[in-house]
Amino acid sequence: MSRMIPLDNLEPTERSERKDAAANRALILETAETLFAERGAANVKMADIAQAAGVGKGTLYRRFANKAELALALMDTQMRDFQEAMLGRMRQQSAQGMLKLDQLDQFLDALVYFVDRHNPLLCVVQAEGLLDGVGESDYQRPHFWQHMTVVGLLNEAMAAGELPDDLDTIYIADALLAALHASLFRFQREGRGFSLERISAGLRRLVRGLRCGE
Amino acid sequence: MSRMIPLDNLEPTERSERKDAAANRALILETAETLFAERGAANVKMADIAQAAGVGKGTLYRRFANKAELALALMDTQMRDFQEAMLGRMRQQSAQGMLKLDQLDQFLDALVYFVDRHNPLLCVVQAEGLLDGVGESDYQRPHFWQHMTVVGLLNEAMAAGELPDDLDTIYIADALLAALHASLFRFQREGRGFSLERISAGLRRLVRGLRCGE
DNA sequence: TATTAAAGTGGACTTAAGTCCGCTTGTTGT
DNA sequence: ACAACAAGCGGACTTAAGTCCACTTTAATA
Repeated sequence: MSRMIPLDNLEPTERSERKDAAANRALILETAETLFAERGAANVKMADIAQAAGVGKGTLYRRFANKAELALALMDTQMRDFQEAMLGRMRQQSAQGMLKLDQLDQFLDALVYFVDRHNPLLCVVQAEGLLDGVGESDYQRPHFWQHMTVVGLLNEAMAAGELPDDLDTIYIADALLAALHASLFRFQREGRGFSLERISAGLRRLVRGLRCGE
Repeated sequence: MSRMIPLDNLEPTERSERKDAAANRALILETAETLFAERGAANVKMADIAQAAGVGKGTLYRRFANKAELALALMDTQMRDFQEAMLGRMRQQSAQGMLKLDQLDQFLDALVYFVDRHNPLLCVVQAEGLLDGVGESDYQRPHFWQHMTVVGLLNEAMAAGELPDDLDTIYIADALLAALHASLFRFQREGRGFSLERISAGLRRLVRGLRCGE
């Protein structure tokens, strides 16, 4: 019997990962997680991970093009969880009639705590792609849905009359999220001694300034 | 005759650079500038620079610990010029009684154009120190006087009653400058297609929101 | 089950950053 | 002028990222 190909999808229909490969991926992730936890992500070499996992470097790099991608994969579950939790909460808040700007406040506050908890891995993730071509820099993937979310809330707030209607929401979302980049965040926490509350309040103060009737 | 040592400064009194060393420093800078201009800073290897300058790698690294430091040295003059021009202008504006917030507006606008003009080198400069210890990351040197300036203007605006007196000016300066980091800036320009005017306006809109009587 | 092509694998190899150290040269004090 | 020593120098060496490719394994099909 010939292999089934959906009639409405004659595209490559890429086969899913072979199961030995999937096993190795999982093994690599576990190993990396352990090593990162033991020595700190910055002190772990790709070769260490390969050796500890008992695989060759070729295998490691076939799955993860670099440490940033590996770190991102390690955070994947937690990012999804956070994302889902936020979307769920926002849906509920909207149903209860909470103002969009208040939702944005809470979103940003939650994000501050998220960035704090995952700061070491986020630093690794964001260390990539600062010199390369533009399209694939770190401003694409990890921040993408956050950006979407902030823009969405700002636009809704604008539509609801909570904000003046001439705001450049895309730019503002960029600026707000830039203030939460892992390396700056770390500097603020460790170098400047800022508390999470201070960062959250400072960021939300910027949003508050955008409101109508100022 | 014994070497003069100021009586009020018995510290090491480090000798100034030897003149052959100074000549090499200049040679390296010229060479690097040429190569950067020819191929783009990202495509120039440290070894290339050493070879083109006709010096060993040891010599190169003795002067500049890495490409970021070298790039920073290349920008040094222009940064000083910009800084002096800004300080001069601000002094004049203050003498004329211009509001501090308007001065801040103009400063940020000028900074947008500065970051645009020097974006390639700034990307190299900022590519360093994102994983290392906190104290010496790029949030220290290149941004330091900019941060000082913004904090100063904000504080003066606050003292003059142009801003409410409960603002976290240090945090706000961090956030505003974060929005001008070279890699984000480049993404906004090339990836998002933002104009300089749009970036400047967006940034200044955030400042405007902080004003009194909103 | 046998065939076979694509996917997966390991580790040698390449590239580039950055360090080290024995030799050279400029500077200072006599 | 010259001795002595610190600063400067070059390039071999080390470290780590990332690529390549000949060989092996899986799984779809006949």
